[in-house]
Amino acid sequence: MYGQFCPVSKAMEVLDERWTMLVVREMLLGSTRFNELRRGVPRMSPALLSKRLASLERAGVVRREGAGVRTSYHLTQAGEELGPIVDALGVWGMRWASELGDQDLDPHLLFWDMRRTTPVEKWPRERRTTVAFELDDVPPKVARWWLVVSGGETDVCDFDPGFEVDARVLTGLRPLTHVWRSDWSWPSALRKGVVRIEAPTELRRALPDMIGHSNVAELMQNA
Amino acid sequence: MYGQFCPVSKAMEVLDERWTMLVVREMLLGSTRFNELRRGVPRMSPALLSKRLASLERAGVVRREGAGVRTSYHLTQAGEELGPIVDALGVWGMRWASELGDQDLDPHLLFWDMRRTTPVEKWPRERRTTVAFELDDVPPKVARWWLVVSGGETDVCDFDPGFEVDARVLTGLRPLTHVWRSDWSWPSALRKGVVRIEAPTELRRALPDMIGHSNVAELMQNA
DNA sequence: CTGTATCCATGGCGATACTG
DNA sequence: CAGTATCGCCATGGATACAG
Repeated sequence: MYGQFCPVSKAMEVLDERWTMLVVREMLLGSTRFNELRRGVPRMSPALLSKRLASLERAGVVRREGAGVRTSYHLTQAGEELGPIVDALGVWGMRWASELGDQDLDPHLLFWDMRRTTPVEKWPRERRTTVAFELDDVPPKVARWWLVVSGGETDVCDFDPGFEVDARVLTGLRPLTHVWRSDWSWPSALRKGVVRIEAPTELRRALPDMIGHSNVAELMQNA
Repeated sequence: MYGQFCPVSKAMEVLDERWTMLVVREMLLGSTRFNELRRGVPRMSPALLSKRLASLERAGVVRREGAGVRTSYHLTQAGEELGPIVDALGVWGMRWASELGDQDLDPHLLFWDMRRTTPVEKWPRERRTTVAFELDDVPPKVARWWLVVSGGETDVCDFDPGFEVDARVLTGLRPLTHVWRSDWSWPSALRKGVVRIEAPTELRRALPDMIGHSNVAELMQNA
């Protein structure tokens, strides 16, 4: 492909195809099923995802388990060892490619990402807690979201689940994305009013910690 | 491009295009001029290299200096910070993508790589030393190479420079590449006879160290 | 030496629909 | 749920020539 013996080029032959690293990222984050992976790369066509999974399997990065209706995908040792590289790419991206166009904002991805890393141990243990988000800078169809934590499980809905709402977060997709990425801190976002929380005082104060940050934001702090 | 706010995807928007990482690798290794870069990515067309350099400049990874006949390219801070990622990709490639097809072997690249990392301090200081390489598994046109170290400078020729030859290395492109990458150790290669050195005893024993290893091989040892 | 210009073929990939 | 099938465009990028 590149015609070079250099191991960097051999690595990039496997990894530089469009979408490939994002699929690996999804698997590092724990996705194993086809449609689970699709949620992490929604703009990728299923045909292409299938093709990439096959490539990665051939390259020894992914192992396919089961077949037909119960197929799952797992990283091999080679795949797991891409973890530090993906992390480093994330840190580099935060530092040097942090300008987000409107095209980069996607509420489905944002809440899907929030769902999987919600620190449930910071939420009330014994009762269900529902937080409603209202985004003022997107079409009405995708403006309302509900985050429900109950029994140590997190759910996200883009429709009203009908539960009593414990807190409302009034903001926009862009501010919420920046806060989630830790481009903006919660305090400054609240101070500027680009994010507003309506809830009883205690919950209002605790909510930023309960929502947390994207895992790349965590990496930045440790670096 | 990917439509994701995730910094990994933003990073890959800059880095996942074909050849891009190899251009960055060349710059990390010190190349600054257009034709110098070309030697490191000989299968890349000049038009495409030009295009990639422009992209990297737009992305803030590369800074162009001068213009016209004396242009040079330098990594910015963002570019330098790709160093650890490229290193990690190299280590990963050594571990998990080390099978080399015949297409991956290239004597020009091999000797160009050897030239730039030759540990000249291990070579005789006061006199010129010439090592002739003869490869038995490639067309005659690219089978003979000369490595000349003189006055702390290394030169590589694909034609007979006419100097007295101090050592001859008889091998093939594939074995030499594997030894250079440290896939095979010098001692085992010599023992198996896939590499032969003809030289006075002292030089014969010292030559492996004088030639050294690819810089990725060094990284592997430190990991 | 440092690129640009041009051309063309290939196939990557996006979109959509459909199937076991 | 887990993919395949099909289609068609357009952009990528390989090759070559040439220009300042």
